[in-house]
Amino acid sequence: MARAATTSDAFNAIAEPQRREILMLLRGGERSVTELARDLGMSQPQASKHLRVLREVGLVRVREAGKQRLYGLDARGLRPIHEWVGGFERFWNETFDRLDEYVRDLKQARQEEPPDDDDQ
Amino acid sequence: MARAATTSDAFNAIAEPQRREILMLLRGGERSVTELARDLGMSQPQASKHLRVLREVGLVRVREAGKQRLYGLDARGLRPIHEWVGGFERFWNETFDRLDEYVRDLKQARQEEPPDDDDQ
DNA sequence: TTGACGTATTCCCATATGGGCATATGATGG
DNA sequence: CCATCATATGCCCATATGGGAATACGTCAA
Repeated sequence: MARAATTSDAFNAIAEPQRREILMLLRGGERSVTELARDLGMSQPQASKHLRVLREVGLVRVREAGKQRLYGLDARGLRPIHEWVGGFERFWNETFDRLDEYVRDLKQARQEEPPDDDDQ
Repeated sequence: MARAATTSDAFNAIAEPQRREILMLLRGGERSVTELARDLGMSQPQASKHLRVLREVGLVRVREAGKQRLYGLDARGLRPIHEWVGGFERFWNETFDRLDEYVRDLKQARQEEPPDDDDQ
């Protein structure tokens, strides 16, 4: 199997930096495809493709406005991600402690080694 | 260009479900590769490969213990993700309102259409 | 209808994935 | 040194990516 499709879930969809930029931009309100492409410095087809992905995972919503299509943010799909990552909040600090331990162990191990000079 | 490497950042690394499972499991403490593989029902090589990715983005840490290698969580890399996604927190609810508006507009548009029966 | 504008889709390519499998590398105990 | 256990790598494959370019599709105005 290959890597999971970008459209398989929000996790995959937001793994792409440009798509994250799109979402950030859309916090300011709806934008047309051309506006997005221009503001983010990408080609119109690229914008459309990224928007398709975001649409398929439900992170954006389209609204027809004449010949334009206005894309708007639908952030609900980000909530599960926020919660999942939040499940590690307690470990952001604890990890520091463990790292300290780890480093201490390393230093100790070094000291117990013969005073060899092949230090790199 | 192809899709960005899974090792390019934490966003890409955690896009893979199995890697998320590994991280979750590691909240319970350090595990050896074999333990991880067994508990998550994946082959040892697969576990090693996933761990390599997580290691390269700094989400896990290795510690040698005899012939085993104990992998431990280093959740600090998840914090930026939490913050980025958290930047959308306000929109999880607001989006509902906008959706309401949207649906209202749709209904209104329907009513203004001639009573055509090609409903589909 | 035709033309112009705004979007979406298609085709091509280089790249790297995740998975299965075999095997290399590493460390340990006899 | 050798056999064994624990991990990491290498190779093969199918798949789909993101990007560029061209083009199809849709809508509006004249």
